[in-house]
Parts: sequence; structure tokens; C-alpha cells
Amino acid sequence: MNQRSSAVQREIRQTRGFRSRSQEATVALLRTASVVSRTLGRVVEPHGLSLAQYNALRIVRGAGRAGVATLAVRERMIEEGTTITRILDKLEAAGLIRRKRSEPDRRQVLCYVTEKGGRLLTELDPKVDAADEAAVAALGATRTEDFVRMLDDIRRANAVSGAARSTAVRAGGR
Amino acid sequence: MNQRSSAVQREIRQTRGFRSRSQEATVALLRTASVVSRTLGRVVEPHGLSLAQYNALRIVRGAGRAGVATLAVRERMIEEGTTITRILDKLEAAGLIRRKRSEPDRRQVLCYVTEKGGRLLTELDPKVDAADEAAVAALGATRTEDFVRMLDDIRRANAVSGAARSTAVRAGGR
DNA sequence: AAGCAATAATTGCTATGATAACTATATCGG
DNA sequence: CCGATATAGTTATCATAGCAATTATTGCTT
Repeated sequence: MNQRSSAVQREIRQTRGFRSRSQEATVALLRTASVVSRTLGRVVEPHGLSLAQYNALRIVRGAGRAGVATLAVRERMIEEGTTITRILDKLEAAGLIRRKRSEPDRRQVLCYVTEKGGRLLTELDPKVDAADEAAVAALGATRTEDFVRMLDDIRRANAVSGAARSTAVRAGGR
Repeated sequence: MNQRSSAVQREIRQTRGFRSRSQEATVALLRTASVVSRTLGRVVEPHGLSLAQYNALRIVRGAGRAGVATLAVRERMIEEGTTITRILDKLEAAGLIRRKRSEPDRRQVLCYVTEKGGRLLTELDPKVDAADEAAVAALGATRTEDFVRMLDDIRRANAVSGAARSTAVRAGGR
């Protein structure tokens, strides 16, 4: 087994091929995410936002007039990391969000999108949509659905950290 | 369309759902890669290597006795733009690789794995293999092959930067 | 109601990543 | 052979990620 030469094998040309199909898959996953991440980054960075900042700004907008607490933003970020405070600092300094200590529970700090932030997102939305489309256009609609399902399955099985929303992880195909 | 509630939608619970299937797919891709990357990182980090360092060390080992030039290592890395010199500095300082200026062409610096580096990799190999298996076990063998093909297709379509090693890109599965 | 654990957010420190500028060597054109 | 250009690698700079420790506030427990 393992003698079909995939594009990853050609791209990351190692003298020895992959040791397993699983290894090939994880490498392909990480490398593909890296490529797509850069592509998306190039869309938002000319507007002064890193991809993480854009992601956070969208989450704050999604919360609407009710606002969203700092750590709730972190939970919804693509990258799970912890630097959320500083990302929000930047967005606030740029006038894209506004922060206000919550009233019943004064520990929380709620974030709201400003008009300026909303305008920037409105400007970015179509560009990011187009980039998203372009990124997975090679799959076509049907395979895109399969693709999302596979990714969901992988994440579900790897749900160690986070909210552990496992719900009886079936062993799947194997 | 777009009314099926995927796991991503639940995980990144936004008030508004995804604006498109493509957006759902790119978010799922990036988030899944982040999860898997952390999982793999947890395997190698206890041995004093970051995932990037492990990746570089494996590439150097893959080159064997012939050695491999610095920039050639960078090309084969999972993350494309990375600061390869400092990663190799760390590996050399840890005694895992050895560097030597190339002789016919004195611009190049060739890297070789040391015995110590080889031993560390031999120790890590089964653990990483197991982690790779676990990461995509949810897909099973058949879907894993599909998965790799989809990722290859996406990367091929997004091959803007990098070495542009296209060479008459077959449309593959589609 | 005093003490203690839990939660929310921030900050400090260190390491890493991205980009671009810089140095050294090699190659090509005349 | 000399200068222009390309290639290989390193270094500098800056922003960000990750981890741990800290502060502020709340809720629980007796």
C-alpha cells in the first residue's frame, strides 16, 4: 500500500514517502489550512486587520446590540488561543469595537461593534465571501458538503479540549 | 439552502449562521487544522520540540547522508513562510542536527541529522504515528483517501505562492 | 458574614512567525 | 576579467501566540 503518489507527496517531496495514509492526511490537512489561511489573510490585511482580528470583529458583530463577553469571543474564535484581550485591545484602539463593563456581573466586559467597525465589515464581507468561494471552488457543491462533514467528524473525535461536546463518539469507519 | 446545522455551526455558535457553504467549509478547515495541530503538538512538545521543529527534523532525516540545504528544508515545511534558520539553530544547539557549508557551492549550508536526532525521532515515530491515526480515525480508510484528494484539490487550486510546482496539474478526481 | 473557591479578564514573559533588508557567494554577458 | 544579477542564508524588526501568574468580582458554605 501507499504507492499512489498524491499531490502532497509531490509537494512535500520527501525521499521516503508517508509512513501511513493517516500521516498523509494530517500533513495534507495542516498544509492546506496554512495555504488557505494565507489566502484569506491577504484579503483582510490590506484593510489593517489580521485574520484573527477580522475573526474576532465578526464575532462581536454577530452578537449584535446585546454585546458579547470577552471570553465568549475567545470560545468562538477559529484559533483557540488565549490572546483575546490584546486582539480586542487593537480593535478598540482602531475604533472598530467598544467595550463596557457589564452591569449585573461586573467581572465581565462586554464588546459591541461600532458603526465604523460595521462599515469595515460591510466592505470586507463580499471580498471574504469571494475568497471563501474561491478557496473551495475546486470541490464543487456536493463534495464541499462531504468535506465539511469529514472535518466535523475529525473535530468531534478530537474534542479533547474546549467544550467536550462529544456525545458518544462513534468509532466511524474503522 | 444552508439550513442543516453542522457541528461547526454548533461549535462556533454564532447568532447568524454561515453566509455560505464555502464559508462553512473554510472555517471548518481552519478550525480542524488548529485542533489537530494542537493534538500533535502535545505529542512532541514533552520531548522538547515544537511541531515546527519536529517537522524540520524529520525533513533533515529524510534527506539522509546526502544532507539537505537550508532553503530546501523550508520548501518542504508544512508552514510555508517560516523562519527556517532559527528553527535549525535550535535543532543544532540541541545536538539533533549538524550543519556544514557545502563544498562546491559555498553559499549552501547542508544539514544532517545526528545520531542523537535519529534516536529522538525513532522514539517519537510511533507516538506521532498513533496520533496521526487517531486524528483521522473517525473517517475510516475509504473516506480518508477521499479526504486527502479533496485537500489536494484545494491546495492545487490555491497554489498561488510557493514554488508553483504545478507541472500540468491533472484535475484529479473531478 | 467571613473565608474560600470559581469565574472573568488582564498582564508579563518568552518563543515563534512574517516580512524585508542585508551579506556572501556564484554565474552570466560582454 | 569585471560588473550586473541571481541565489543561499542570516539578521533585524515587529506583531502575535502561549503559558503562567495576578487582579477583581462573584457565589458558595458554614
